[in-house]
Amino acid sequence: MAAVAVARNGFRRMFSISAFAPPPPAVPKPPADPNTNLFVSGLSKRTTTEGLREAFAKFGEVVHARVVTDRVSGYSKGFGFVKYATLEDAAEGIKGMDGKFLDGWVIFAEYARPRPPPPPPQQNSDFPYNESVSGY
DNA sequence: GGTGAGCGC
Repeated sequence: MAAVAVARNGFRRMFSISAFAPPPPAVPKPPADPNTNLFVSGLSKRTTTEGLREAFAKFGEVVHARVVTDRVSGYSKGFGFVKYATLEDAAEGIKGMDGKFLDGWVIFAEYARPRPPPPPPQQNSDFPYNESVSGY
């Protein structure tokens, strides 16, 4: 009885690794999978985080919004992110704001890509002779 | 001073 299953699995393995359908060519910029995070580009340099939230709040519950600005100059980079509470709101936000005008510029709203995890604080306080946190 | 494709701390 078990031999039947083993033989069947072995038979299936010959087809598990398909000779067809090679790995995807890895397109550089495919649209990200639907999520509550939205990537908004084409923003005006004068568009701020508040303006972004106000514009997208009309289509759903915005739980987070940020216009990316240069850390040193503080100037807007012209794109930002809007996070909705639900996927339905995110979809409505895209349909309602993608290709629309905001501060005189046509903006583009799409699903944002998952951001790489933030580096852990990594406080090596378990070592008596810790010079990395001496602040010098 | 502020580019006009992009993915943030």
